[in-house]
Parts: sequence; C-alpha cells; structure tokens
Amino acid sequence: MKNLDDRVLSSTQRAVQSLRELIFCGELPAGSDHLEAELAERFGMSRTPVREAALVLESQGLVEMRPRKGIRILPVSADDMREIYDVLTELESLAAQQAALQGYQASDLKNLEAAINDMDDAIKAGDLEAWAQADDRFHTELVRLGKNARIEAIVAMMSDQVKRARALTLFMRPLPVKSNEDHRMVFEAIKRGDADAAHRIHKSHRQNAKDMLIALLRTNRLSRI
Amino acid sequence: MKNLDDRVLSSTQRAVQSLRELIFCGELPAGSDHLEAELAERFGMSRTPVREAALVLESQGLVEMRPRKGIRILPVSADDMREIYDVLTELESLAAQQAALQGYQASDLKNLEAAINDMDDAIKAGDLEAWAQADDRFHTELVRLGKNARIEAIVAMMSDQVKRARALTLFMRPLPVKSNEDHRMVFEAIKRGDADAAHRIHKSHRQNAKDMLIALLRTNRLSRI
DNA sequence: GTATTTATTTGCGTATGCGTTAATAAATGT
DNA sequence: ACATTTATTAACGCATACGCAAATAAATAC
Repeated sequence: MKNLDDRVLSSTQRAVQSLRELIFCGELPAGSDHLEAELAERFGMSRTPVREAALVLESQGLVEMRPRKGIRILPVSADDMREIYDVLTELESLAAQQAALQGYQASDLKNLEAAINDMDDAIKAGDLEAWAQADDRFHTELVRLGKNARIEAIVAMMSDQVKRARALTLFMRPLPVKSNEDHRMVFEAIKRGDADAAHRIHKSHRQNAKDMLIALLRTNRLSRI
Repeated sequence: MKNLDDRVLSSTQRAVQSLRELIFCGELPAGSDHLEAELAERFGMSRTPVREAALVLESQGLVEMRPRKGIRILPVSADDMREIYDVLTELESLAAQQAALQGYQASDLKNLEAAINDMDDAIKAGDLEAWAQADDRFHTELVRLGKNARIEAIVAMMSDQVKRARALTLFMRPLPVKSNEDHRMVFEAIKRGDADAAHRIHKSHRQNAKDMLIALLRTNRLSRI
C-alpha cells in the first residue's frame, strides 16, 4: 500500500545509501581508501553525487576525505569505542529518564515491549542475528520515546560508527540473558513513571555493554576495526 | 610567527566559514531562504563549493536545503532550545566528571582558571561581550579536558545552534554572578579530583542556564530565533 | 470573475571539462 | 649506490553546461 521510501531518490541519496551499506557489510573495509571516480563508476553515476555523499558521511564520522588519497573508511579504535559508548550511555539514559516522565500508556510502549519479547524469543531460539536486530529496535524506540530529536540523531550517528564492531563481536559474546533482564527493568520503570530508576538501570546496562565490548576487542586483539 | 590557518583554504572551506559568519552575525536571519546562485555570487565563486558548504552545514543542523526554495537558515524554537540544552547539560557534565578523573595538575588547568578570572573581571567591568567570550572559552576548555573528541564535536555543534539566541539574550539577563560561582566550584572540584561534585555542580549549573534562557525567550515572546 | 489549462521561467541535480598540485617515476649528478 | 632534481601522471577542486521539474505567469474556457 504505502510505499514509504518512494523510489525517486536523488543520485546523492542513493550514493549515501550504497556507501553506508558497503561500509556496514564490510565490503569497504575499515581503513581502506577509495577514489571518487571508482565509486562513481561502481554506482553508475558521476563524481558529483559521490562527492556530496562522501561529504555527508564525513560529517557523520564514517569516512574521511583526503585529497589524492581518496575516501577513507574510518577505522574505530578501542578508544573511539570508549568515547562512543560514553556518549551513548549518557544520552540514552537521559532518554530513558525523559521517557519515564512522559506518562506513557501501555499502548504507547507496545513497540518497546515487542522488541523485548522478540529478544527473549531470539535468545531461546539461539538466533543472535534476530536478537541483535531486536536489540537495535529496542534502543531506537527507547530513544524515540525520550522525545528529543537531537538525541535521536546523535545516538543514530554513534550507533552507526560501532555497527561493524557490534557485528564482528556478536558471535564472540556470551548469550545476552542478563542484558534482557535490564531491558525489561528499564521498560517497567518507564511504564510506572519511575524516571530515576529508568535512568539508573539503563546507565549501568550501557556501561556493562561498553566494558564487555572493549574487553572482547582487547582479548581478541582487535584494536581497530 | 606560526600562522596556523594558512590562507590556502579551499573555496568550499571559505564558503563554510562565510556562511557561518553570516548566520551568526544575523545578516542571514533565521528562517530566511537563499538561493545557491545568490550566495555563490556573493562569495565570488561558483555554485559547486556553495552547495558543498550547505551540505555540511545542513548536517550540522544550521541550515536546510529545499529544492527550489533555497538554503534555509534554520530557526531555533523554544523546544529546540530545550533539546539542545538537555544534550549540553548531559555531555558537559560528563566531561566535567571525566576531567576530574584525569588527575590534572594546576598547570593543566590554567586555561580554565584564566577563563574564570576573565569572567570575573568582565563582570566587574560590566562588559557582557567579554564575559560571553570568556564563558565560551570556559565551556570549550572544560569539554576539552574531558578527553572525548566526540563530546567536543557534539557540544560545539549544539553550541553553534544556540549562538544567535545567546547573543540576543545576552543583554536581557541579570549579571551572571551566580554563574561564575558555579564555574569556580566546578574548577575546584576538578582540581581536587572530585568527579562526583564536578558532575553534579556543572549539571545544575547548566540546568539553571537552560531554565533562565527559556524563561527569557518566553517572556520576550521570542518563540523562534 | 473564477477555474483550468498552457506557456514560461527559474533553480536545482548531475554530468563534464579543465587547471592545479600532490604523488610517483625517471633522470641526472655526485 | 644514493641523493637531488626534473618530468609525468593522476586525482581532485571547482567552473560550467544542460535537462528536468516545480513554481509562476499567461491564456483560455466556462
């Protein structure tokens, strides 16, 4: 019925999309350089929209444009990871707090609850991909409920930057059972309007995730990905 | 001696710079539209670098590009202000906390202290412009001491978005005496390594600033600037 | 006089071309 | 053999050109 993303995207938009996909799927590995002309040919367009796309991805922190070196896919170091997770921790916790203050009805929280249930199911089924996807939905929805468009944008941006690391470590980590208990506690806190608890629980949840991820990268000698 | 920003900027960089200045000084008022060709002529360059500059300022949240409408200087509503200050509050407080954990020597904090002293002097002299400038330096330096490049970037971005509002309200508000006591307390907390106090004090400082600013805009019927 | 159609203008999206300059290779000298 | 200079190449920055679609104006119908 409602084909939302009507296929009348500009070349620049398609370039942004394509570039992002190639980065996230690992086809353009972290640290690699790519000439504007190469990518233009690959996408079947001229250099102009590729340049424009690179410009926006550059200000999102995904790539870097260096004259005569090409477009560089930015690697993410362990220290970058710390920075990013610190931002995510702080802003998502604030979002959780604010969400709890909005006086949401159960019906307003059904997406959040659905995401949690999907995570539970995924864990039971041992389907990590499905879990990761539902986890993403949970965090996105949580932030949306916080009603701050800037936080939404920043969190999305930071999440993008750690997407590769998350995908890479997904199969290294223990089953995220504890993680899901946290999610449900945050959900309950929001539902009963307990802003302080929502903030506190989510914050420690995120801090644990950060420590786990960094430790994982360290033990596996993945200093930059 | 060392002229850092060697005057060999690309046209795109100059366009970014010029556009930002025109926005901040109010020559391109909030809400106004400007055709690419107009700006190109004004800057003495072709449309290409103007477009590229607009792209980057768009992803910084300063302008919006709408086909056939031109480049729109984004106004900032009271609700935008709330969003922005909520982000600033959270991230700057974190920066203050982290700064306190770094174990800085007094010499590391001299810029911060200098900014505070300058603010004191400016207040005594009744020079609000000087105060605002020193206040900026304080916040920039504080965030820098927190050692998180992402937070630095985000805070700079958000600060840009409220620059006009700050400039506009500078002469409406009471002398920021209390504000300066806060600054000094944050400084002291960082110096003695009291992360919790640094965080707490700066947070309430920022929240007060937010409430004051929003109230000011409201009483003066400045819904979008 | 209003509504609908048609014509015209205008601004943008994107392709293309070219001069500039960094990077690399070749050449020359020591 | 190595350093230094010169030539060559290649990639980018930016100007320019142009078709397309949206917005506006003009014209026609009712």
